[in-house]
Amino acid sequence: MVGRFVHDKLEKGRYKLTSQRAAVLDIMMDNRGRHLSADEVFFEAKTRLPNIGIATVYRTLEKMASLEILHKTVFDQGKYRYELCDENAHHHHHIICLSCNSIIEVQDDLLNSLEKHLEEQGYRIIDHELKLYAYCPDCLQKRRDDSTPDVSS
Amino acid sequence: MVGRFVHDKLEKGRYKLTSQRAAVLDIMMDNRGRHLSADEVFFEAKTRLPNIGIATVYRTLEKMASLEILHKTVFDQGKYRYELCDENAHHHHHIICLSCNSIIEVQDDLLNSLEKHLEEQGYRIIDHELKLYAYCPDCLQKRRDDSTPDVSS
DNA sequence: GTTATGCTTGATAATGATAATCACTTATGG
DNA sequence: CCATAAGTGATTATCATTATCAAGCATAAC
Repeated sequence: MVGRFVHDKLEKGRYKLTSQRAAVLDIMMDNRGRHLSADEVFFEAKTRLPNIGIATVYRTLEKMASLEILHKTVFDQGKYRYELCDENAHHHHHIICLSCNSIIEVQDDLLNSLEKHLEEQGYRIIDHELKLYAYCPDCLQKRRDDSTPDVSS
Repeated sequence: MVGRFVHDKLEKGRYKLTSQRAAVLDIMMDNRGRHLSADEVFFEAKTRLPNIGIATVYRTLEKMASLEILHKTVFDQGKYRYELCDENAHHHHHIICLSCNSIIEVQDDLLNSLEKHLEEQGYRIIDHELKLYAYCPDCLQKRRDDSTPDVSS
């Protein structure tokens, strides 16, 4: 079910909530917190609306991003990923695990001091995007397990 | 002139410093601090080596990036940009002006506290990339000038 | 109810950046 | 000098995204 705030944003832009757009939005809401690429959305949309076209998915994602319903980012080479905008938590960062490629969100916003510093130098900071490349706890644990001599053999 | 550290890195990888590779490296060094795309490098390289092919430019940039001589990033949609790695200042961030699209480097590394926080949670942070979207002082000044009523008319 | 207007759609072609292929050249080590 | 491998330029292939276009539906006007 598409939320009220999405409805409002669509209406303000005089856009219709068609079944295709609803399907895409449902998919994004069902995958809250994940970062989907256009073809991943398309694949999932096909199971709900078999006749949907890839162009519609691209158009819908683009439109939702311009309405600030979705957030558009690029994590890997030349490929956009979209996630549902979180109404309250504007500024969040991402940890990209170098081993399993999972993307974890960080809610901490510890950049205020840096931004304040730069504002004093004459910049007006509008937004920021921080990507941390790391190994996540799971992968570190797995690596430790692998390197442990196998007792059973 | 290609620096010594580049030479060393190439030799360690058993790679030859051909005239094409030297040209690309010279271009990157002449544009220290700027962020060039493959076609910008290609265009400039053509003026020095008219016969150089675009494929060689791509291959060279890719190779230099894997040797950590160049740093590969994506600022705008689906297009890589390369800059010379600064030997001392590993971690620097970028301010991308939303008005003039200029890219300014920030040397301050105020992310240590955030990283320490995350390390305590079990992550091993390898690298980070911070992009700040802002209006630079120049553009803010220009905007102020524009909005000032024109006295002469 | 019918017609006109315009947004939306699906299929497909076009684009643009990058990667892969291939035949040819050049360097290097025995 | 020859053998092997690395490097090159031209070209093609690939892949994500965008543009085009005819057709499908709404809603508003008549």
